[in-house]
Amino acid sequence: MKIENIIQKGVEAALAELYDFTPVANQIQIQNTRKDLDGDITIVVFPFLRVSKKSPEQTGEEIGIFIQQNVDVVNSFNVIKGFLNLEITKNYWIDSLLDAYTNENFGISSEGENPNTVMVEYSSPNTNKPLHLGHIRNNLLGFSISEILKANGNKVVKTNIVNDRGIHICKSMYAWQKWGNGKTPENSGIKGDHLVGEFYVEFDKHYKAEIAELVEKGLSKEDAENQAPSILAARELLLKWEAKDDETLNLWKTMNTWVYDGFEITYKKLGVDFDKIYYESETYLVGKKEVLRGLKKGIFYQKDDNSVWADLTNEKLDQKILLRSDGTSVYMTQDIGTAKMRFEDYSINEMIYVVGNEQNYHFQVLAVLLDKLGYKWGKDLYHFSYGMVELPSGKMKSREGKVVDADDLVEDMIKVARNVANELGKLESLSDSEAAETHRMIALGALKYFILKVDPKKNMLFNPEESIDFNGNTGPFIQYTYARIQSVLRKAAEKNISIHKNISVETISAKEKDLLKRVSLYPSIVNEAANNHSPAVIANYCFELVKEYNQFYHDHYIIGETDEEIRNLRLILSSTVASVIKKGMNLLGIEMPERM
RNA sequence: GCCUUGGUAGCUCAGUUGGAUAGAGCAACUGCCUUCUAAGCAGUAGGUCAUGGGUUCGAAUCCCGUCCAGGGUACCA
Repeated sequence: MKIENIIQKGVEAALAELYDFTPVANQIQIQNTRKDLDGDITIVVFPFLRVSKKSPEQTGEEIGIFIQQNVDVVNSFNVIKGFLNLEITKNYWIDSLLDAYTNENFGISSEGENPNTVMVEYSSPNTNKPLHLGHIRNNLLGFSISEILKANGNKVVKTNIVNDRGIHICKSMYAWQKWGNGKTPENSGIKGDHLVGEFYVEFDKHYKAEIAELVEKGLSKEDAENQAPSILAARELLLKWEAKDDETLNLWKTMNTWVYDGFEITYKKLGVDFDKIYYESETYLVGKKEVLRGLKKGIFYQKDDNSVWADLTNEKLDQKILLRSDGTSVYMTQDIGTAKMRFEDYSINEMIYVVGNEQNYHFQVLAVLLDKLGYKWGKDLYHFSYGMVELPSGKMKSREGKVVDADDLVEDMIKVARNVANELGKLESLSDSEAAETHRMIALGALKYFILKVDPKKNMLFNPEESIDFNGNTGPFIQYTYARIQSVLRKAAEKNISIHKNISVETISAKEKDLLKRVSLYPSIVNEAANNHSPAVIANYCFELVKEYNQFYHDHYIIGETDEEIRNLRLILSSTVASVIKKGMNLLGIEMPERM
């Protein structure tokens, strides 16, 4: 049983016995004792003063005596101000270590008879440009939260909605037709998604110039934006596309294929994957049908220009457009269709959308719309709303080419990792391919950790010049510690030192105990990460664990220890720490090298 | 304007449902490699938790006001 639960029961018994008092939920506050004080577990006694009618010190003393006498695992106690600090027996901690050491699934809840099916949508790229740093955050969060939910016993379906149609791709298509000169990934040597992205930027350049020209001629900005030749041409392409015009469809297919080939490479590099991919081109008609059904039922209304709207003023939201006056569908239309299809395809208990916080409003509206359309799961959808990645110069803008490109970033990171490794003279014993593989792991470890250690809800700053480091609170620091432990375990094996599970030591040192305690926290951390939808919880835990291990490593001999029992304990401890690091970092999608 | 999120060390970030003296990393300075990986360990310095009130045994955390910043706000996604 977890130590918190044991103590909880003990305090309940104490309160009943001493003060004839039954506490309500959360009245018993159990926390870890501050490091600079004696004890392991601390109980806050302030909430009980009302029933004890005594001073904090006296109350703590009374409860402490009771618990010491009645709870086996409590060795001793002390009271400081209003805090009752309990010291837990050495044997309890050793048992908890053995549990972690022997249990391969330590920290993983087994799936129940009927595990919850959670669908996680993430990535969801538009097919008009390559992935950038913002997408990286999305992909890493989506992948990680999926892994975390799995570890908590859920059945997870990772999904991706590829926004492969719409005005954005028409812009790239038009630009390619007009200024492309038959350029292809093959004849230009440019990765497909990057090539299409170039035309998106090209479009915007011309579009902006046209607007400026029209404004010069005296048009209002709004009119100019709507009358520029480029945008008219792109809109015409969209209409042709929806009318299934052959030439348009062919170009669309060709350019999308270029993009998918490019995305696949990037996804692979990032180590993310999907169980089911939906394409907007296959879902938007379902959405359109739903909107028309809603219109018929009188849930939505039509304006004179034929556009279809939802009036959400009763829900304290706005009027929302669902179909444009020319009949084409918008972003919301396809999301309705996609949701419908997903719930038909899978028996989903929980739907999570990993989408940036700039779309908070969109998902509030989507939930209401689905609800209005009669889907009972509509208002239960969960928008995993994460913050933006900002550059020192501000927000990234694809159209202006002001982005940190995902592929470039990964390549740069690998280069830096290689340079650092060479400077330090590491990896010299490895073959070239092994070394390259390790550089890749370290580079991605640095990048992934950097992004995932931040609270997802918050905006974060990425400074290309100085953000990625390999020392301190970083992925490589954690990987380094893992590799270090592996090295120790290898050396132990070389010396034919075997590990046995009968730990018998007189005492354990303070550092050893700190480490043990940290290890035993892991399962509840995995739980917390799922409840808070936060990979950052795992990242921060791993950092704390590793920091403590390095202190332990610095202060204690392991193989060099002459007392065989102590040496055995330290080997078990080291091995367990390594395995917890690996498990935890795996939940973040970060691999651990054996040497570095 | 309205809605919404945030403001913690020079910089990047932690800080559990309100708890003890607010923590890390980077950058700066100082020590520690003839014994298991120095991508490490230890130390120094750095704070009016934006700001003013309130709630209470106790507030970075909860409530109200103000300032500043990000995001959203009806035919972009």
